[in-house]
Amino acid sequence: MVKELPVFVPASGSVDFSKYEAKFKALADQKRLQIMYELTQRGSVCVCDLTEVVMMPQSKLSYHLKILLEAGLITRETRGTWSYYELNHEEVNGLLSPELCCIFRKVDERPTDCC
Amino acid sequence: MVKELPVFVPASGSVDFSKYEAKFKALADQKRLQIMYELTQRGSVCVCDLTEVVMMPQSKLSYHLKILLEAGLITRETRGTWSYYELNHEEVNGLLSPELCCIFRKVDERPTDCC
DNA sequence: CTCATTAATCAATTATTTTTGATTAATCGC
DNA sequence: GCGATTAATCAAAAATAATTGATTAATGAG
Repeated sequence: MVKELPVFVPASGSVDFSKYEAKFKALADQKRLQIMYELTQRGSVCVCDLTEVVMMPQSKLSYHLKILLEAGLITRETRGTWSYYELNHEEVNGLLSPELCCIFRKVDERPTDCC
Repeated sequence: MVKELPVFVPASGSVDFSKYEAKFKALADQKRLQIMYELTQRGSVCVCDLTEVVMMPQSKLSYHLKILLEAGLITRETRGTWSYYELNHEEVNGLLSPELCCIFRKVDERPTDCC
């Protein structure tokens, strides 16, 4: 068997994948996906309520929220001593397929042909 | 300041995020994103040619190709002693936003309103 | 001011992933 | 068969990421 001619073209290197790496790293964790899901379904949720929902100690939850926040997938609003987090829908929609975005959409607001 | 009423609703737990975790883990690496990009632009490429393109030792490249393959993001076809890899466009399209899929589309085949 | 509550951060440990160089198995031409 | 080539796999080391429990800073109520 003969190998087809190599035709070496150097790597393009034109696209900067580092920003996507950070976003996919943030998505690459079941717990963080669940946090995003719960934020989607509940809207704005504060940390102390979220600990009960996802059953995580506070420091662990804060760690994962920070990763999602720095990736731009969620937003934070501080009210008094509470921090309320929300899903960043624009960012999620710009990253994930419509079918997947559908998971991160309130169950009662999904189109009928969805999921 | 008074906290708004908690309204505890237990976690839904209905969606299985483990399969997405594996796929996002595979995407969560600059080198693997670059490999995917090069496969997109070049079509079917064998490992020995790809080592030159992405400038990686063979065993390292095989490691990353395996992760992408097991996540279903690429496919393999063995011809003789060579392994040829290709992007799995259906899988990528089902996972990523149209804008992002655009990156993983041959430059000369992208729609004009794209990227 | 004092005390309680919230949530971020820190340092140390544990776990997971990646890299490296070597080995192995398979295929092919001679 | 023999030697060369390709690519997968392996085990050890290195690098990253996640978990844990404690501490800190900030807010607000009494």
